[in-house]
Amino acid sequence: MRFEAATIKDIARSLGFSPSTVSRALRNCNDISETTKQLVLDYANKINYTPNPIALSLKARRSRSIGVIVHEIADSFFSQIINGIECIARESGYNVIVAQSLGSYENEMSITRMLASRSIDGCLVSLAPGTTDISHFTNLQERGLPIVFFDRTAEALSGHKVLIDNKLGGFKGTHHLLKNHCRRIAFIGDSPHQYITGLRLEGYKKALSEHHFEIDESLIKYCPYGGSDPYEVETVMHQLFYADNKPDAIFTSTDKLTIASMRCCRDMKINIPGTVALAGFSNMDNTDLFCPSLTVIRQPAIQMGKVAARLLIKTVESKKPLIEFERQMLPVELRIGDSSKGRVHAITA
Amino acid sequence: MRFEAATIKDIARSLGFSPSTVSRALRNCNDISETTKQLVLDYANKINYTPNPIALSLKARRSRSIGVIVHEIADSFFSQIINGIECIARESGYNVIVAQSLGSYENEMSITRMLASRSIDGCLVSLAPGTTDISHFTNLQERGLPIVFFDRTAEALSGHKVLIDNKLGGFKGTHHLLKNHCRRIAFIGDSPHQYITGLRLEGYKKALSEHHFEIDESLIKYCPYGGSDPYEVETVMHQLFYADNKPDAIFTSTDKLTIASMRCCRDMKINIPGTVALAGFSNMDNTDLFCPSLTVIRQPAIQMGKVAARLLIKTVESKKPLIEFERQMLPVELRIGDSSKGRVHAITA
DNA sequence: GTGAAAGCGCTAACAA
DNA sequence: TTGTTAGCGCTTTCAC
Repeated sequence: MRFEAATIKDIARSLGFSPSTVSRALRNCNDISETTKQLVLDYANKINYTPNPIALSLKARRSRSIGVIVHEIADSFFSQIINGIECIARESGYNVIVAQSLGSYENEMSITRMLASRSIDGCLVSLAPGTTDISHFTNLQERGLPIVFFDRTAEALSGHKVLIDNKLGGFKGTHHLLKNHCRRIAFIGDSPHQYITGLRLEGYKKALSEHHFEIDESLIKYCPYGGSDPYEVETVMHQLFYADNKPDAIFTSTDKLTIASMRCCRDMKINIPGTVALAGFSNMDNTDLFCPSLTVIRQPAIQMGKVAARLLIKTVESKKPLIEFERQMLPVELRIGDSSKGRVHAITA
Repeated sequence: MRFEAATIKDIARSLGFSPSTVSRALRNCNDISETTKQLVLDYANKINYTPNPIALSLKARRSRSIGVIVHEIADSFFSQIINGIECIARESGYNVIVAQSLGSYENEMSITRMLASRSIDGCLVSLAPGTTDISHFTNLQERGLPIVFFDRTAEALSGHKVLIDNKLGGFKGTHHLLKNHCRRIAFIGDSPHQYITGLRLEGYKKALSEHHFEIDESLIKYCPYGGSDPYEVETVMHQLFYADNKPDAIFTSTDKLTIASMRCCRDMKINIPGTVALAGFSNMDNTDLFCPSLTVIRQPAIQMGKVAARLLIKTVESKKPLIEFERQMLPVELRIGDSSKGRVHAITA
């Protein structure tokens, strides 16, 4: 199956002009006679001519497409991000090429190689959970490919970054639970090596300190696979709830963990919020319809995608090489549901 | 910011060969001496040479990328579809360009124009809700672009199609409600012009007939904007529940409508499933955590994406023009939750 | 105002 | 085995 389309040459031949004249007419140069121009335009229109973007790309040395690498496309947060990116990209005449690392560092490497061999003008990246070696990105950056990192970044990475205030997110959630009279709040994070997990934990600790609670390290748990492996959440929950000193609240640092913890509680017949209050990061829609409705820390994902895409396109289109890297910080939102009511009931009862 | 990379010419110059020799060495042709080959490969490796895919595309007249047009990326069903497409595409060495029509026919047109001007080898399409004129697609098909339609197709479209058995989906959901002793089941669909809505409605009617219930047209309602406009669902619900003869169950034909109906019931203080049972199409994850857990008809979205992508790539890579169009039908799944318990309680009580 | 020619990076037919 | 040449579709000097 081949897709043959008319070229400038075809038009030139049919009309008896040279290719360059046709090219000029099509691009509305002013050193061309009105009659020729009209002739060419009419004919081009008639045969439904569209320029070959590949040829344009080869000539212009840019493809007008940008890559997006995320952990998984079918994830509420990432799909919202892609949504935002696509809006801005299309507005600016760029195509968006999506790729998912699906949790594997190897995938991320091969995707990066595939995308970056110059078929994209720039790239938007959220690191795979397991990525610690970032040389495949720094290589590209050294070769001049603009990259904007969002959400899951690493401190060692240089480049534009778009983030929420992760520490504030951890703080807000924990603070909210404390205000609801929770006293033993467990923290469940994904990998302790994740940069943003560390920040969210810092926020958690800050909230505890401000309320003059001591930090109990036995309440801080990690799920290195981020909850993709259901057993790891289960294990953590067992550790927490078959201990002597059980938590009366859980704060989870990612979407997957929030949902998994909720499911675990249901399976273990732990009542939310009666026995344990729950709050955590999540960008799922409709968590207000959950049973109980969830208290979540929500990232402005579509907005993040838009900001990141604008930043990338600005960089791509800028003539001068960039020296300073921007770091955009977006607000986080606390959405209060019933899952975090915690000790309020116990106390008012 | 420009991204300069080494070319075959550069290597040729440095090593004192001709570009064609270098090209041959790099592509491991067998009519080249071992020594030259090694020399070239080593040097290419050293300078981190990667071929320019744009140039390759221009030469090969294909870009190794496929387009995907969906209504909205940040939607559970579509993001799962894209996930599946991406998996297969990457396996086969294709990039995936995503675009969202966001409900507008005009967007769909301009996206189609932008994508299709030969920068993609093929396209996967789910029609925008408002699309009735499909000439922008048939034009492309006539010009030879392979298109595979999935989910929201139109009868008038020719081309490969990947669908679930929509009628069976409508049947299964309705049948399930009937088995749970619901007797007045309302059907809420998106646009009556949508091909798949019609099919789902057929299934609904078939189930009613099989159970010897008459079809009450006053129980069949439509939301032309598919629930994007919250008021239209509200309006429909008011019509249904402020009537003399209220329904005791609702069957909804799309994800958005299912969720919106549930939310409406909550706002109108209509108890699910006590007062009204609810079942409907949805591909949201975690609807088992809803309050009550949802009974849903679920499409194998990731699988659909994979099947559609395989079909498209097969077509793209096939030499002969295609005459017969395949129509792949995938199974639907009924996931039973508490929302559809309906009259069971009333009767056993 | 228009045409000829070169070149973007690569491959392939043909020569040597 | 290697080099020369032409061409994919387009733009852009440089002549005329």
